[in-house]
Amino acid sequence: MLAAVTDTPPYLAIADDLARIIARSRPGAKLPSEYELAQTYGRNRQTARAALQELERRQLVRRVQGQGTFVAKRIEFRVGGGAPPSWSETVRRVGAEPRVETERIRRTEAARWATDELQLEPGAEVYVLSRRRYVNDEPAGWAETQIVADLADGLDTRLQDGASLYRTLEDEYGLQPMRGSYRGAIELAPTWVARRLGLVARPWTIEFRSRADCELRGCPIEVTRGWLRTDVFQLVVEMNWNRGGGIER
Amino acid sequence: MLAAVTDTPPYLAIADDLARIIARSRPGAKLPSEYELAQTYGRNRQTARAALQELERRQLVRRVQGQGTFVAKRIEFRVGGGAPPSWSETVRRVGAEPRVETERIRRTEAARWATDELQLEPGAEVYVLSRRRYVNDEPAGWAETQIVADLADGLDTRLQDGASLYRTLEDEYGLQPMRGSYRGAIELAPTWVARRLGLVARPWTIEFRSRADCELRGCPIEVTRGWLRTDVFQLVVEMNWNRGGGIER
DNA sequence: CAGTGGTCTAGACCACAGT
DNA sequence: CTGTGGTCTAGACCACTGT
Repeated sequence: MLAAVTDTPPYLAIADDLARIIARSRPGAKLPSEYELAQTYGRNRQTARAALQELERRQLVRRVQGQGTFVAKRIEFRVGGGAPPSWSETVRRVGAEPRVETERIRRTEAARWATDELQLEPGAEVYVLSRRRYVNDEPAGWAETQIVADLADGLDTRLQDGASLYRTLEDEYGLQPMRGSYRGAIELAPTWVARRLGLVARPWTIEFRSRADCELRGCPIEVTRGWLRTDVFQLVVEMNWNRGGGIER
Repeated sequence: MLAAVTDTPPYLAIADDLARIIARSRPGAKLPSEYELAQTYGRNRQTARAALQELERRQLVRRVQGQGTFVAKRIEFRVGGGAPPSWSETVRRVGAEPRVETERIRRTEAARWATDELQLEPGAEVYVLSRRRYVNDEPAGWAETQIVADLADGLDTRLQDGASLYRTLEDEYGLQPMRGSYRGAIELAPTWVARRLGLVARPWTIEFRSRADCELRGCPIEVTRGWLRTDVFQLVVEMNWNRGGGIER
């Protein structure tokens, strides 16, 4: 008798089929719906659905209720010996369109962890700036930045919506923030972050915390805590050590 | 009329229930089977199954066909300003038991990419060493190391199974390998790596490539390419920049 | 062998987005 | 309104693991 040519289950066969199609498609392209797939492959809708879910697991597609399934492509987010590149630059480098949207900005007393990180006296004030980040108008991340209020008085009125924070700090306050520290890890986003991104399920994210200091005196300017969706960004870490033991930049 | 107290679907409610139980459990503990869950919650097996799959997606559990569903706990794999710590140390630090198993070792002509990376003449020879890594006897990773043959003549007979490569290089050959470079990214493992790990579905992994050099002269000793399961290890990157622009170690 | 997870079907209802 | 993905049920068979 003839051995089965393939022992891969139907849903995986469909997924692999689609994966080949995706490889030849442009990001954003629409894939057939669950119903269509079920019909063309002569399978139950649940089987077609399993195939699309497998592709979502592989992060080859993003699925949106009421809209459909779309080809996705992750953007490399490099962290290395030098300072991490600006987020906008990272996005633009691959030909996508970054957008930053200010959720709100307010002046308030610094929280405990922020006073430590920013080397402030207890009770000192900060601007708390929360921003959503979009790639091609798709929600891609959320972050909250705390800025030393004394260094940037009136920031809440001077920061234009969508403007670069760093450019504003430089142009309006003469500050030149340089990266002071960075920590990133792959984490499931908290529920409240998922909500802010317009998602129901908690997405996997690059959770990061960074601090920027003055260029010259080295005093802390701001700390940021944020989440970037891992189905939009791929974390890449790269390092080189010199013979002497230092890091090549 | 009464508003629905909860709009979270049953499978998520079950998953969240179990997540709370998991938080109080020890890694390796066995969870109820799909059938049991379906019964205790008065739901269909597929609903119970969806709950367990959600937990698998969150990497709170690992599921093995024919055995059951077990509480998982990821181990932080730190990459930072200093050299990445040894894999075994990383595992032992959290009280788990690391094991390295040599799949095979052979002497052969170096491949093109290896000659570049190791600064060898074309046609020079290397030892190719492939090893499986286990955590508590669970397959957790696979890696292939290419070692300059001239520096470690007879390595294939002198390297004991399960022994530390670095210790052997030091004790038997007087070499003191130091990290030269490291690159890591979150990638879906290739099918053949999945097979070597005894998995059917391609797992998400930390894919890395590293190079180690001599301590003094700085000549390359070995390059390694490997994959570590992200449901076992969590990639964490940490950096600090000094005022002067260097990296704190 | 019994117990476990893996897959499939047929049919149903719901939530959400765009027209 | 239609089309999309999200969820649920009832029932079935298979593949793998350990006893």
